[in-house]
Amino acid sequence: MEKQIFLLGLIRQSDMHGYQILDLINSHFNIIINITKPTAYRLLNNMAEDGWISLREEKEGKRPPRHVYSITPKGEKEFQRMLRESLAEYKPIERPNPISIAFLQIFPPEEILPHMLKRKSSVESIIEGLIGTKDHQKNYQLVFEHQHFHLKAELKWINYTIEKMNSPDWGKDVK
Amino acid sequence: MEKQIFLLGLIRQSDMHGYQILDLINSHFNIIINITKPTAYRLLNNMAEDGWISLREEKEGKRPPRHVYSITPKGEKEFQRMLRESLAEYKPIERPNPISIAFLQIFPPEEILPHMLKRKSSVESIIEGLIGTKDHQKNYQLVFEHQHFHLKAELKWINYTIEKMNSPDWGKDVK
DNA sequence: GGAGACATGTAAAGGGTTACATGATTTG
DNA sequence: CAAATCATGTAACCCTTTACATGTCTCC
Repeated sequence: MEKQIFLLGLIRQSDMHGYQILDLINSHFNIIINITKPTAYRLLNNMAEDGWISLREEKEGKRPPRHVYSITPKGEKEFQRMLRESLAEYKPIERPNPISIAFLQIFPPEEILPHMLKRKSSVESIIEGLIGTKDHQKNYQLVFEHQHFHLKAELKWINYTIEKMNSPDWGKDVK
Repeated sequence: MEKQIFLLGLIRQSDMHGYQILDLINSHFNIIINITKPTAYRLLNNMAEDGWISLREEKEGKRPPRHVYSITPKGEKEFQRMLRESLAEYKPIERPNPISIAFLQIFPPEEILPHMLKRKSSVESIIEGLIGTKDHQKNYQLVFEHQHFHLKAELKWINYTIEKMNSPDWGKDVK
């Protein structure tokens, strides 16, 4: 449902065709959402079939014609319905952690430390990228901010854990 | 892969049968991972077929016999392989946010505020539950801690956003 | 003339969920 | 004796990803 909401949300702001949507998502929104081609095309086709979006073809030369989508009144209604539903769900928070963390302590600290450091710099560079795009995406500022809060928390956790790795208790009681 | 890692990780610590595993996950680990029955049984069967875990039947009365799994040397190897792979991936952080946040501002603050408050108390009660179980799960302390960091970040974000909703800029520039 | 962007898709395979199915045992 | 728990599973359906497929246009 998340993906449908996001696609509708984009189309709703301005008419778009599939390639354009995919391009936009991959270039600007990959930090917050991830949609691959087959999924996008299927969802768009489904929504077009259901009358949530309407489609017009724009031909240029001999290329495959663009399928330009616009949101319909029905689509707008469904968009708001899904949005409300999603807001009302109060989903705890999906695991932001690869579960592998649970078993970190079975490896010796020497092996984990480089991974943690790399993870750290990876998070840092994501944060940098995020700060760069944040201002240009006013409409989406809230999600980027939200992500930013969580990235900062991730950094904090990494630092905290690295420090813990130096304590003598590390790995105790763990098979 | 996450689910396989977690199942193996549990079996690795002590032999278990399917029902027991599902019960354990639903009662103690639902904050950090989510596995349903068909998925668990399928994964267990697959791993048994592949020789990652071995199976012995324990019969008691006329009930369906328990399928008790133990990890095999091969399973241990695969477990460590997957674990290393997962650690090396440096996955950014999966979206911890329902994408609906992106479109929060299309609704008037009066409608959203109650949702945000409910979300807040939901997060708070998850944190409470988490603090309660944390100490008893020494082996899994790291994941719970990780989750805790992110839950605190979520709370911070909620408070920050609620405050922002009162500013005159709220909803500006948003279609 | 070749690389890369433009523009659409599909096929196969795997993962996941919901709901259905079965029956024994324990507990109130 | 009814309800919950123990214990297994399957069927149908949906969603997602990886890889394949096709051809045009633009820019260097």
